[in-house]
Amino acid sequence: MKTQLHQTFNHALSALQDQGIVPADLSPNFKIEHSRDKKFGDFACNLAMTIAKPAKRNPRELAQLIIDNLPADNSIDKLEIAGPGFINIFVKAESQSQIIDDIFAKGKDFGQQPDNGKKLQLEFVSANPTGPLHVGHGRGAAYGAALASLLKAAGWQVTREYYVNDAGRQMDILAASVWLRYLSLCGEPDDTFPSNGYKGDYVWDIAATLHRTEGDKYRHPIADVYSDMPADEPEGGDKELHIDALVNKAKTLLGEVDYKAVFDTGLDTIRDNIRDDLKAFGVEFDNWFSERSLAPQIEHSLKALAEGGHSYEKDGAIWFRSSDYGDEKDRVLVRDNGQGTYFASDIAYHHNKLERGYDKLINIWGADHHGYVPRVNAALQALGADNEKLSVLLVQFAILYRGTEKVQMSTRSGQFVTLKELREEVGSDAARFFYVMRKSEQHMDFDLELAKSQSNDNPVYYIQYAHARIASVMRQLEEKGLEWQRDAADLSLLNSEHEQSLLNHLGRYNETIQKAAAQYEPHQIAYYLKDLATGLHSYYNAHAWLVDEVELRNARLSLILACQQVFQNGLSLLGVSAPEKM
RNA sequence: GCGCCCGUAGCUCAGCUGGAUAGAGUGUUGGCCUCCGAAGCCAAAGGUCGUGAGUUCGAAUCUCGCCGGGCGCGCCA
Repeated sequence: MKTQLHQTFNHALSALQDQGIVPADLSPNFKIEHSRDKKFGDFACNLAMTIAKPAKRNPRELAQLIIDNLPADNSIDKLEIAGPGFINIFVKAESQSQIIDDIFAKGKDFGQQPDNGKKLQLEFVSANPTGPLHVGHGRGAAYGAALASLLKAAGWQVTREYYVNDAGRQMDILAASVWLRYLSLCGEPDDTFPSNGYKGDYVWDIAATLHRTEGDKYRHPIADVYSDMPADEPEGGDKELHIDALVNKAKTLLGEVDYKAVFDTGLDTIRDNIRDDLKAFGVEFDNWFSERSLAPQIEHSLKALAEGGHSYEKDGAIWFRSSDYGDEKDRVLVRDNGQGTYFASDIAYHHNKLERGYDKLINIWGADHHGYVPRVNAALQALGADNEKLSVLLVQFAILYRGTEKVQMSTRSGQFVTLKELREEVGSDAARFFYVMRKSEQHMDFDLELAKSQSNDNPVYYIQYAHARIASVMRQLEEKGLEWQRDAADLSLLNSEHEQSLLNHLGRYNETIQKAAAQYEPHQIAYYLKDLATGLHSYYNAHAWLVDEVELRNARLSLILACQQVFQNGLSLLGVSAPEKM
């Protein structure tokens, strides 16, 4: 409808150019917009205002000339000039109601845009497997999953990927933490635990599993573990040195094979837990990519950088010239002790993504990583990608409150609200919707008391209720021994304000998908659905649907069934269910 | 100090590639169930869009300064 009107107005523009009223070389970027208020018609065109200056005429005068030169368009009912020079377009009721059959024809695929032939990879969550997901990860999960669905609907071929940080120091610290708990379960004295170790209960759980299945196989006297150990922080030492020494001691005492067994027990348990947790949250991935599997790729990527002249040696370390590509300074790839940095792994990972042939890469990261974005972009450019290839979308933290009290969160201290807890207390639907209602880069206050105790106030129920209400009316219809027939409907009877406004809203669904996808903003879908629900509820209260007149009843039912389909399609993008009853 | 994000109604937030009288939810106040689900509807009240300049026909929206809040500035991950 919008594009059709745009063409019509373009014709008028060329006519004015032929008459020499408007400069011929002008190609103004004018818009046809949905009017914000019904009294401004269905659409508004700002063409007259955009050409006012080059044509040296006043916009209202030009608007009249445009209208005079508009070719016949039988979907247009009436045109008005308003305000500074808007042309308000009133569309005929019949052409508005076409959308209903459009929705019926496409069903679940209504809203699906044509395949754009491009492959996109979306990496999100990617939390370290050192503990269960907490509510902070939930936002990235909900946002990422919704964005993936949205981009798919916009015509992309989407791959969802989770990058598993299963290498590196934090994992070693987890392994050491598990082992120490395990030693306690074996009966070793446990009056001490490293201040920088992982203290959550889940570590005990993993240790218990290990002890149950393997008995005392990995037991060593605790005195041996703590001999020759640099002091921990509470004793006036350095907690980092202390924990690293403990990790090394674990490796020495256990030996390579046993250490790996303990390590893998921790990793596998937590990774599986994360996967199940996300699945229960309605978030699934196409690919789980292991950092450890990157080893050969790292060499390959470092070589590629070296051959391109993008790295150099200094102070015994190997550096990447990220400053050539807009980063503040160069970054270390390989430490003077010969170990690669996390950054080197990340370069290899992104290099690997490039080599997999995606047209577009999107990463969703916590906002605390924003300082890291320039160097990753620099690496991709050094490896030959253009700087539009990767978009890093930053998700701000949800600041947790219990009432007015801020909740401090730390994985290591084990003090956090898990995603699982949230899911079980407020429900997946409410949690998914709550997260995705906010723009991702907006700081968000997440009051647990509110989310838990007043979950009925969550707008998700408002939308679900609209959907269920339609289902309920259809049940009523059946109980009356009647059935809905599209052929018996006279859609031209849908001429009340409520009906016109609903039809108009349905007509915006496709462009809402396109706009939300282009801006990576699934919250636009949430707002769209909320508005549609408002329209539906108002309509319900203003008009009875199950009326006696056959043509009118079937027309109204056609309209609400079309709405129901859009509720289903939209909610499914957000990962929220559309219940028949509540 | 430098960089990024944010500041809109009592509270939580939309609106931001410039457009008409700045919106919603919640909270407050008052109405609506002999009628398809009241988890709903209708109405009222509530705003110097942090602040000061600039750009122009027009600024919540763009530019700069300032104020306030969050985050980041490692051979950590």
